[in-house]
Amino acid sequence: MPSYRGSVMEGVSVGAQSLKHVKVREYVRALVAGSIPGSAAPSERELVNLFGVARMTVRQAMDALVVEGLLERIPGRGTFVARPRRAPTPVLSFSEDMRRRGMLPESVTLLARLEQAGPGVARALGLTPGDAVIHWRRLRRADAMPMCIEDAYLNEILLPGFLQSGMPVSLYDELGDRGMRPTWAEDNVNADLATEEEAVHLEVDAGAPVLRQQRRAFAEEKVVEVSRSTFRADRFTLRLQLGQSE
Amino acid sequence: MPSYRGSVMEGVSVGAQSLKHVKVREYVRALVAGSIPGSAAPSERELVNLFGVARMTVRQAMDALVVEGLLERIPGRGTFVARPRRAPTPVLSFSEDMRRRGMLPESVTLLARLEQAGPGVARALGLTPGDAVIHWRRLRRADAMPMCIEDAYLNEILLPGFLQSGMPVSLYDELGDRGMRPTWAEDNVNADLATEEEAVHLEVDAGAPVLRQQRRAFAEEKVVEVSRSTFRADRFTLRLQLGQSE
DNA sequence: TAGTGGTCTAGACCACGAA
DNA sequence: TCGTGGTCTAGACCACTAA
Repeated sequence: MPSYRGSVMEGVSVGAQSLKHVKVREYVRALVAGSIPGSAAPSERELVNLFGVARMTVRQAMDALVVEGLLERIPGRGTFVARPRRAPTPVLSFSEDMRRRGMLPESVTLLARLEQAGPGVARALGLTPGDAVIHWRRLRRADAMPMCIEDAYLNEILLPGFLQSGMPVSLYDELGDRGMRPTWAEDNVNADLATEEEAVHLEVDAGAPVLRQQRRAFAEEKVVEVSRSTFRADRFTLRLQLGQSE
Repeated sequence: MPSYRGSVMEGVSVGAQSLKHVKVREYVRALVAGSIPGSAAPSERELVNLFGVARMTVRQAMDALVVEGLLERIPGRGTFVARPRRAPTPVLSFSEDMRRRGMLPESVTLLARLEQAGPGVARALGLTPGDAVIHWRRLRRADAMPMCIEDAYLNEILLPGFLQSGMPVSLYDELGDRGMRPTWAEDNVNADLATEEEAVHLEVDAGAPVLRQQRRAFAEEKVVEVSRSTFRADRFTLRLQLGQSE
């Protein structure tokens, strides 16, 4: 939470950051990194002696780690390494998702060009119909098998030189390099039957079941990607974790 | 965070809780409840004077509200009501989901009985095959139209007298009454074609696209519900918010 | 009984923002 | 310049846990 320097600074033997509570916090973080859940962290008074700071300062440091979910306090007993908290489904790209499933993602660009946004894409991207958008259509494979057809639409204004710079392997990596890695997304998911064209690319019969996923992906408050993905239902199941992180 | 009483207590004119920082916190919470985002909260020193407590105590109170996402501190300016944070998709029951969509949920029980858990259900519920489970199959309607067939499996041990007490309108409400409202779920979602039997209930042709959702719902660390739902794809689209809450 | 975390005091100086 | 939040001190008493 601290955003600028505090008051008295005198340099402490342990650690190397600027603020005292940050020093203590990072010292403890490093100390318990990799520890098994339930193992004891240093006591507050121990850290007071070690760092020569007030107990409130130590508590400020520990508070942050508790809020973070790294530590857990048990009154009368001590402070312990917490069991990692469950996290809701993160925003993953196809490549990241497949790698998490232990498969090798590949991608063939079917189309990559500048277009004028239609009304639907424009609304989703927060643009005006006719504005320039990047349309990128790819066939996605996993372990050499067709898995998905993905149409991504990107705001050209936010991504100058994107088409010229050669298409990246991972869209989300490229967006990350530009400081626009999506951290939030709104997905709509439903079921349908493969069209003739989809069937050809996905190597299934027309009318085979497919999972359709429409996404609006946000970085900060801006929509950076709108996409429609069509998955082979016989090869792909969406995995979701729902609920609060606490 | 506090789990028991603190030290000196002397009663303050404002508020009615036990701990000072809790008094301050709840006072501020009530004060800003319903305020528009961006409006100013009382300054820390203001609250110090109002409650006659140390500033650290006020900061402890405000810290909690900041972590909670209710307030936002801007150094040099003050403390303000924060814009509500985005929350990932919560765990909703069919009824709750439909009501959020502005539709009227209804439900017809097709089957409700005690069964011996098969291997799949047993594993998902954390039981041994052959253990007693409650199997509850319902046809779900929204605005009087067939929407979904749901098979729910419940751990009979956790829900004594469940079948005898008459089936509840909302499963999650009933679980909530027993202190076992699911707050976490793992869903698997894919697409398929309706079977003959499903087609009859859902009033579609056999082979129509359906969305299948398998759920493991948790209350605390215990699995309280395992379910398989089959939705008419022409009437139902899954809506998801992905990403971190911060 | 000793050690732990929970709460609280009454001050202090600092960096930043707005007037 | 004044008010804000950010940081920090050096103590204190309490309730609880475990030895």
